[in-house]
Amino acid sequence: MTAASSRGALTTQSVTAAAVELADDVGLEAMTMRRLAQALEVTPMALYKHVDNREKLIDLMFDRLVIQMAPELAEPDPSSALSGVSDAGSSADWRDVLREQILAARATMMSHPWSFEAIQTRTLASPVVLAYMDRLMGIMFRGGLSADLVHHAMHTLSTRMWGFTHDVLPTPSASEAAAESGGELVSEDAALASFAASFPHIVRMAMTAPGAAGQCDADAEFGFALDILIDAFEQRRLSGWSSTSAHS
Amino acid sequence: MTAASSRGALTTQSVTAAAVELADDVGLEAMTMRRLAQALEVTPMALYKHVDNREKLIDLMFDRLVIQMAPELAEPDPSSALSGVSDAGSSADWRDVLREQILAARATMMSHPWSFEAIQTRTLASPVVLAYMDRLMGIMFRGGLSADLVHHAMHTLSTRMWGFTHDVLPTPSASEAAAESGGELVSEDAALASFAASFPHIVRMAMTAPGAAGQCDADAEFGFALDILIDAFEQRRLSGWSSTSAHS
DNA sequence: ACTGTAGGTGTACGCTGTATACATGTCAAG
DNA sequence: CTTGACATGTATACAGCGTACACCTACAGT
Repeated sequence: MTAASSRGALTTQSVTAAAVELADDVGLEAMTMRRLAQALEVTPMALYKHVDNREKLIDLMFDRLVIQMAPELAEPDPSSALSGVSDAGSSADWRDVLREQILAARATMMSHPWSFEAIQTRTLASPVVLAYMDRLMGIMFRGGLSADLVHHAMHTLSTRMWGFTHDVLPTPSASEAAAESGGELVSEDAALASFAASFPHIVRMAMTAPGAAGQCDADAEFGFALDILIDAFEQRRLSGWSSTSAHS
Repeated sequence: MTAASSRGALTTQSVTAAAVELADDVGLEAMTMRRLAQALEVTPMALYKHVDNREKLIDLMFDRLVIQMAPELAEPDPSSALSGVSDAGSSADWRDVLREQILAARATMMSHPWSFEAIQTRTLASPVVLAYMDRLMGIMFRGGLSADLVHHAMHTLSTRMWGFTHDVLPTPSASEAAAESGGELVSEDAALASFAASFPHIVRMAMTAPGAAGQCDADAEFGFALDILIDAFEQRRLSGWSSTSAHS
């Protein structure tokens, strides 16, 4: 009997879970492969049987957080919870749904402080993250926002609220995602179709919003957000706003 | 004649400058002490005569960027450019001044991509960063914003536009700053007074804004920003906004 | 019973930041 | 002019990192 077998078998899931726990305790930088192995009472190299490398592990850790924000994203089959969000009655204002969703995301990230650092260094959006963003866009589309506005809103929210700075649209990872969710070796067309099936709102936005298809103007996006904020400050200045008498 | 002397003497400045250049080329993570030493044609340990350690070097690198955003902050003597910003004629709308300033900051950061990663991992605000923030607050105070609103606005802007998540007010670093700018060993009162002299707007905000003296409610700050954005989206939805016909 | 494979171990390499001890060139005091 | 302190660069070394590679070993399927 090996040390590992006494503690139960390792899986990608269990390794990821242990990594999250360790990072919670000691921070992301101190979450080393060796320390993680030690926590699992296992040799460092054992981890690599379940995880490609440290960077990919951090990807998995973050995915885990995203799933915690929106558990229905765990489904590998996209057809189950098709256009997500327990938005059951359409009675709720889209703004409330969106706010609730983002505050929940924030709460999750706040309880895992390493996630802020992690998000900044991720370069590609994983399928899970794409699904999460698709869900956010779904909320806005159902609220009646144009693709153009959804596009800008996503940039504003993601760059600011999440720290995502990078592109959302079909990346290598997106094709991978499609390939995974689909069958084996599929044609590129089929991969794209699968992508569209999994992330309908992302595709809708990309197809409809001006400039979203090519690469979008990052400076314009930034200015969009900045003007919103500055205008809001001015408006509150004029109306004698005070935090103690905050409205709703 | 050593290899170093052929290339001119090392200084903290020259090391920092070389570090910035190297990070621009290869990224922050790949900017290792050894590579930096090699670029300077010097032994790795030579760097430590001019820089405490790698983390402090990154602090210096970032300070350098901040000074590039606002060159007058380079003055070690705060009395020279007292309440900063070439705001000469008070004719300009504070919003334009602020926007211009932030866009300049962004331009600087965009041309040094490592700065985004760097900013996230900094834990304390350096005197230079404090001075920069003080300047930003000065713009808002002169625009007529209340301390309360300045406080919220700074949180909104700094968390979102910069990524600052941490406290602004008297930190260990602040006391250091005061001690440096002052004389030798001074009393804590004197240090505080020096701080107030160097960063008048920060102190004004801290003394006046409700809750700013203690620790402020991070969740409330976040909600403040979030509501601004969501409300702005709704407003644009209702008015049929489109990015192609952007107003100013 | 045989064998392939999945999942562990052990060892080793190149890299990192940096502590410590040492050399040397410069400049001030005697 | 000598002397010695000091500032600055060097040399060596260590602990820790991610991970490639070779190996073992227990179980699954034929």
